[in-house]
Amino acid sequence: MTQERHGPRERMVFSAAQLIRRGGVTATGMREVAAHARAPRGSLQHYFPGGKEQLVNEAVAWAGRYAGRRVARFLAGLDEPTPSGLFAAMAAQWTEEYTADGFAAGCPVAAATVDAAACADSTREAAAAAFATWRQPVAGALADMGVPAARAEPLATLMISTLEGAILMARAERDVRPLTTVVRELGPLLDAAVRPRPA
Amino acid sequence: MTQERHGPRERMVFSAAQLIRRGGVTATGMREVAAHARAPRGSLQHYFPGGKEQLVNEAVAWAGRYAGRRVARFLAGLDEPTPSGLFAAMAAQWTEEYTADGFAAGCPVAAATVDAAACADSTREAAAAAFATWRQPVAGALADMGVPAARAEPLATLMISTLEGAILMARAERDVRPLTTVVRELGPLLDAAVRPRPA
DNA sequence: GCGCTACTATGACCGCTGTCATAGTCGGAC
DNA sequence: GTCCGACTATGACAGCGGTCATAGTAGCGC
Repeated sequence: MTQERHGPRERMVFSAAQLIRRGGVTATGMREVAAHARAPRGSLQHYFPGGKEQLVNEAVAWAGRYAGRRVARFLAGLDEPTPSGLFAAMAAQWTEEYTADGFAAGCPVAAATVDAAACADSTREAAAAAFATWRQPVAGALADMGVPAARAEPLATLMISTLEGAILMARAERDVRPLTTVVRELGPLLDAAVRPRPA
Repeated sequence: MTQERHGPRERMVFSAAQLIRRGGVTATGMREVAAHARAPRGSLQHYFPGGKEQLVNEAVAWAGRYAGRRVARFLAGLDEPTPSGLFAAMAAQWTEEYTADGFAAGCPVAAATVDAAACADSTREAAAAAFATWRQPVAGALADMGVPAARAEPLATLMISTLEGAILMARAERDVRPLTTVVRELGPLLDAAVRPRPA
């Protein structure tokens, strides 16, 4: 996970996202981030003169880009792309992580949003942007699968909302069942939105 | 909201939930809770000898009971109860709060879950219990509406997951659209689960 | 060598946190 | 009155938070 090829700056952003994922924004300290990234503490103020706010915002933005990029990879892994298949793949990433590594971490964007009051407003904007960065490729993929343009965005919102909530419940209950449940229950609705394509 | 009729102990639990809702667990201080509840600081260690952990756990449990109790009230407010109507009512509570008071606060249970690493394991258990306390009446209501028993629980999980995620996105984007969107998109699926009742 | 820039290394500061210890104030019981 | 429990009031403590200031080092052009 921690690719040492990356420079210290990128490692710190990555580590920040990693730690925010676990305990939220307020609970993650700057010194902790530096230690986790095996980066010198002095580099913090050098690379992030904007302080914690800047670091957190970049971590959230990174998470949004990461989630967006994953969508393309999920699509590539599907034999024949369907909305339910995409949703299942998105959820599967979490079930796999949870069964393998435990339920320690959640979505960094969600964590940043929850800590909203404790953060600057710019962090909230970063979270909103991250959600948009994530939703856009999902909506695009749905459209490519034959979902009417008018419903692609709303369904993408539905998918991400449901996934985020299921992640939350799964963490609380230490059980992947919420994730598998929503995949099973929501799948038919998603596939039903596909208009018959020209065979 | 803050009913002065309640004793200082209850007020502190209530205030704790209120503040956790806004900024998360770590960002909420004990002194802050006492001040918000207009309760003497010395009462903290008197009523909550278990410290912050106890206070937070009780706040989370209170939130779970509150959400569960609301379900019955939502049902009472519906002319003819349908799954989509219940879901819409649950979401409406949030859209109303957000349009009236702004997007400052979220779900306290979600906040406690996100801060999991920063909290004791007992808090995670409290969050899991709160979700169960919430889900149970929802599933019961669905069953009463004619949803097959086998699907009542899964659909309740789906409803709560989706709602929690939509709350999250709405806060990040400072827009109730995610909430209205998921209500519109998920409604048909929920109502379709109702088996034809004897007319 | 000098000079410059990029980066690293510490140490100190102040504020806030949760918690503990101690003392004080009620209100009844008797 | 005395005694006692419930509750309140402060003050102090140790720890950690982010941030600033200052000094140091490495590399490179020249």
